[in-house]
Amino acid sequence: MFRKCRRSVSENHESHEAVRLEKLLAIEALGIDPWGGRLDNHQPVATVRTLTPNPEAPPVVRIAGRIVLRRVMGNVHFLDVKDSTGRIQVMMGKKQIGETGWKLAALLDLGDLIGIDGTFGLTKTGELTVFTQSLTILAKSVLPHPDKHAGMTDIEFRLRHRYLDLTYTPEVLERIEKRVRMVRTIRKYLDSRGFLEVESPTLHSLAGGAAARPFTTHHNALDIDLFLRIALELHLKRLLVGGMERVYEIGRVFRNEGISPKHNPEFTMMELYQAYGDYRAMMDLTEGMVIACVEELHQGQLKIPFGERTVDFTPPWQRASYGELLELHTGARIGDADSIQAAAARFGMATTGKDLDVVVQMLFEEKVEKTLDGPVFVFDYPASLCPLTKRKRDLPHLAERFELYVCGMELANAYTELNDPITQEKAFRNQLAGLPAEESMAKMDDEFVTALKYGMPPAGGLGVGIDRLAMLLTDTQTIRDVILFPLLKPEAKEGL
RNA sequence: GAAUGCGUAGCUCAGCUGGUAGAGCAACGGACUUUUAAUCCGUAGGUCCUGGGUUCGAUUCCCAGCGCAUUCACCA
Repeated sequence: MFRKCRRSVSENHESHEAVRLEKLLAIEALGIDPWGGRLDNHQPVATVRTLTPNPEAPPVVRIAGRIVLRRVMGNVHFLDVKDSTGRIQVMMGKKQIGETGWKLAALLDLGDLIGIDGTFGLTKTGELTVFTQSLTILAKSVLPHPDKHAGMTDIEFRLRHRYLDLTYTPEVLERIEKRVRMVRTIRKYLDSRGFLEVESPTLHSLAGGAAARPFTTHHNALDIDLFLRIALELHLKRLLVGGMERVYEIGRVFRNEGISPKHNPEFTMMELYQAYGDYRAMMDLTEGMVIACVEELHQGQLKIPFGERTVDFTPPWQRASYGELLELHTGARIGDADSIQAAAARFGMATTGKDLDVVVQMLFEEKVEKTLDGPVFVFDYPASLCPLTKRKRDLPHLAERFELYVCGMELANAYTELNDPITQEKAFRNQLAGLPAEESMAKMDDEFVTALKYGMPPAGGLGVGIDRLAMLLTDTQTIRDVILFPLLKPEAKEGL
């Protein structure tokens, strides 16, 4: 019998679900499949809304979408139906949709997907409306949907139910659409300049090309441990050896490190390599490509908002050397041990057991990066930090590398690529003191060195963090909001 | 990894110095043929994140755990 006792959340949840499951059975009892099927020739709601109402000859329309609002008044129902392009009011009158249709209408809930055949016009109060002649149910929603006005505000709930978030928080889809357009713009920009888009392996036997900790996995049949890639670099350069002179890849990389508003364990990287180019060529290309994206997303405007600030992408962008910035903000000079020690001491940084260039990089990250509102190209990095980069011919302690900073974010990273296998092999072996091995870029990759020995053309290389660029161009403060399914810890199981 | 904050109905949120919980929307029953968050009458819905402790009594106080957020640290 019914015991008035403690009831679990899930049981209560089921009571909502149970009501809808009963409606599902009732729909089936009408001889109607509540899960619908193919529906041809329906029009986007946004298109329907542009039609001209004409009471004499009302346009005939067919739409499909989700019920997001429902006003039931006796023998007339008003629904708001939403598809990916917009919302529109739908009127259903008992007389017009037939006996079975009316029974079905009574069994509809917020969240159901329906198709409507009808005519387009205005109600007495002037609202654009589809007047139903025939109702089709396309999918029954058996769980209750979020509040029809308040929507969803709990961030965790939204992330764990991104599919609902997409429907009930309009900015989610807008932002993702902008990201898609941005990536499309990048592809168009590169394709039109003769770059070939390729796909390189995600499973690596050695996780090289960047300074980051990798995820590990295992291949059973071969019984070998593998890493998920942390960068695209080493395979794309092999393609340069193979004669592909302009290549790029837009793909997911994985880094086994912390999660923050700027970091997701998997993120999307664009890397490109251009034979016979160098890092100066990469600056021009970066500037042009990013500007193309800014214009695409901001109707040609180059001054765009980001948080409290306005970022001005009008070219040419500032170009400042690493060494100058470092000296300006810290007094330290690359290669000058005394000045570096003095600066570190002044800022209270421990330097014992650390390579001088590691200290320099600490100083730069701590004291200079924050000041880089940008867009600014910072160029010529200490060579020991860049084992895959060609050194400057006249200043061999510097590497031909730049990073693009905007709003304190590192957006792009580019190099004149090292194509000398002997120097490359040495650089791989040169572990810097003060950096854990797995966080160093210097990891011996014999197969890669072998490839270089067959001859790689001099080249410029560029890496762009797609998620960060999307954040910047959509004025989004957390990376989660430009990624559809950011990583979350699994929810705790109930009843354990 | 650290500090701080949060976790109450399907959703959005109240809940005072401790006395076992409320609203709006959603749901269910009823009225209503042009509503715009429709309205009106009625009903039901809760292991107050989890587990301990203090107490006559804990959603409330204490401890631990889980999840999320913010800031910091590391990384892009």
